[in-house]
Amino acid sequence: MTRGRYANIIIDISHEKVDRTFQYKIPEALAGILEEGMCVQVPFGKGDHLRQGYVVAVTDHAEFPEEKLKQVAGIVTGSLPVEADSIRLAAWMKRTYGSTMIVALRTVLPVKQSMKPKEKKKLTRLLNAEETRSVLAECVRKHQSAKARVLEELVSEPELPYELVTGKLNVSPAALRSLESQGVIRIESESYYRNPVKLEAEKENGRVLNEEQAKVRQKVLSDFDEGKRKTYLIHGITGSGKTEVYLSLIEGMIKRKKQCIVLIPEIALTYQTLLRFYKRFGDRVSVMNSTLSAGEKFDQCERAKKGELDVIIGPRSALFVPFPNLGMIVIDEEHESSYKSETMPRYHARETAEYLAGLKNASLVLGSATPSLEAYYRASEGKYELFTLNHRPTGGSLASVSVIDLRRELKEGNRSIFSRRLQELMEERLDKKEQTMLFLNRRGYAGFVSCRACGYVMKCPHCDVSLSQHMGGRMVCHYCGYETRQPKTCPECTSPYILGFKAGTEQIEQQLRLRFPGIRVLRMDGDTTRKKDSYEKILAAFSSGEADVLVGTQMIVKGHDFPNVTLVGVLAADMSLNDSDYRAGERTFQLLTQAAGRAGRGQRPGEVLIQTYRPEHYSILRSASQDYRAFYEEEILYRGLGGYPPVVHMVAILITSPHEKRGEALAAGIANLIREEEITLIGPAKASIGKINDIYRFVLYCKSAEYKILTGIKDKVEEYVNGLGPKEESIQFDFDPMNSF
DNA sequence: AGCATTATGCGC
DNA sequence: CGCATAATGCTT
Repeated sequence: MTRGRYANIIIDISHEKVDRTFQYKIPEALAGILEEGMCVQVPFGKGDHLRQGYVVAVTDHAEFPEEKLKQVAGIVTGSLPVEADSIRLAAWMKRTYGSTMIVALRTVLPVKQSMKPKEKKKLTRLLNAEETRSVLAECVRKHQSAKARVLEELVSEPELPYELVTGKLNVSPAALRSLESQGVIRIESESYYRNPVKLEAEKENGRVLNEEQAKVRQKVLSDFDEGKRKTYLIHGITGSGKTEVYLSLIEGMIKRKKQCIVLIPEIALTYQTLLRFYKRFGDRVSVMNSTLSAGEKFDQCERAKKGELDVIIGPRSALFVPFPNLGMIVIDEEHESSYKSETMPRYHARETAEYLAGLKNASLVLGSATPSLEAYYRASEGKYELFTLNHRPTGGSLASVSVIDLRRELKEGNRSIFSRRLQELMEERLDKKEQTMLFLNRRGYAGFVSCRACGYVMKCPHCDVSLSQHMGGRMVCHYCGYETRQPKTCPECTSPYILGFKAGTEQIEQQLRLRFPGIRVLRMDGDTTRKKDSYEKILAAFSSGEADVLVGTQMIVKGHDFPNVTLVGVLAADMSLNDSDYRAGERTFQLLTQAAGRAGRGQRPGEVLIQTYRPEHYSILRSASQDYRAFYEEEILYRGLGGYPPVVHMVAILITSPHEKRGEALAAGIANLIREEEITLIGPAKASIGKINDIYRFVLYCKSAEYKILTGIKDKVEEYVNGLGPKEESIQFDFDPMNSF
């Protein structure tokens, strides 16, 4: 067998310039042993210095003049097991989600940026501002100008970086030493890690767990001690204290000298959440966050490797923090779609965590008030162990939910976006000085602009979507950012009746002001939260009672407790049911359940009003009755009948091309190839958004009960496309997609 | 990254 | 013109 005579190797992941593969010959001694993902030593550059690299692929095709190829020097066995695991994980991701090994490695390995363990010298003032000023006066009198310059700065700043003083202020080290011996300043040289969180919180002990909570803790930890590693699903209603359970489990893990990864949806990673972990575990906790710089992220990984951390909290990428002794992974709000990556290895954090837990011999704990169909399905198959938390430890009853039929409302002459009942209830809250949240079930702000005379809709010239109307007569494309002014007349028929069909949060705000003069409204949507921090600012303002009503999209329903909110109105609950993909029902149920969970978190009971055109739909009925189990039974039946995940698996193949015809042709070619297999194929068809940024998009779907068959299809398609040589067309796979193309 | 080759700057 | 350093390029 002469298979695999060459190895494609990536030389470390250090600098972009060498961040590509190089090919080496595999020596006889290593033939058949060398595998993808292995860490090897290779001669590199002039002088053939031995460097470390990772095998990205083993092939039989020389991509370079054979005689110029060097040989692999050897396999690195002594590499840290942490790194070996990361590489194995990358290889698994490549296999299961279809990406290149390089891209997979890059997502898994922490970017090596600024290797230096940041040593920083600084200068601290030991006297107060008054005393400093008097020493300054003395120095001026003695004509000690160098000292005076430093002291002048120190009057306003108690601390100065050393380089600033010696550099910009041009003060000699001798002068500083003199100040130090006078007891005016202290020179500190500390090597420190850039810790992104600066919290000073008093340590707090755990609350006593109720019976339900204690049962979870007891079972997970005793399984662990018996050497059993499983996946647990905690289905707990809002307010049932899931976080408290996580905290006590983490505590148990720390006692066993194990580390934990806690995944949280990015949007829920707030100050409040962090504080809770800090109060419990102090500075052995850290965060991963998309706002951290590459250097900060790297530092977190270094701390983790050295065992300076016990817990890391973060979004899905926190999964890749290299703990040497990982004991448990927690995924909170497990159903959140943000756990599925939207970019190249399109991995799902839940599945990836399952694999990682296997590698590291760790337990996996999932939690949600509205578990994903996938997780609950696996629990009902016995693959996950299910726990149910039905009680609120802090008391407080669930809100009462009622459904309003908007069709009847219209028939009876109410054309407003607020039903009469909702108006009544809001009036009541205004009188009682209680707060209301209005939730518009709609993605973003999508007020399209169209001509009332001929029906022409203003579209983005680069994307296959309509433009959205914004303030000041601007129209914006939400996909590519294209912006233009709204025309005065219709470009098609020159009619002046070209108007915006506003139905977004802005419109609701206007209607509110009209209906309730003097009402204080806060609005939260993609528009108002574009700037960073504004999300938290709006929530804080609402929390401190600066408004009577908070109007918003998806983002307002996630996890925040406002004790003074006693009414939640869902303005058009079925909006998300119209999304023509198989997850629409699930998404609607989750959103409504979460929205309902926002009401009555304080002493007073809450009320929830769901306005809908489809009051008979099971997603709406079941969320109104707050019956997850019933919803699940109905939904899973439908998934089974329709042949959708989690009952079967599915892969979406997206073909993109700057040329419509060529993209179409490639899609057709791939379809023919797939037809050779006995598998359900849907498409090829134009993607639901047929063009983004002048790139055409075509899509194919394959279904199979066996995930393996789908990865087989992926490999076959990849091989076919690679065989066509380099092309402008590109292809992406999305397994069990969360949002359809 | 590390080393080599080439481009650039300003002394005369 | 010559030597200095700076910018750029290549490594399989």
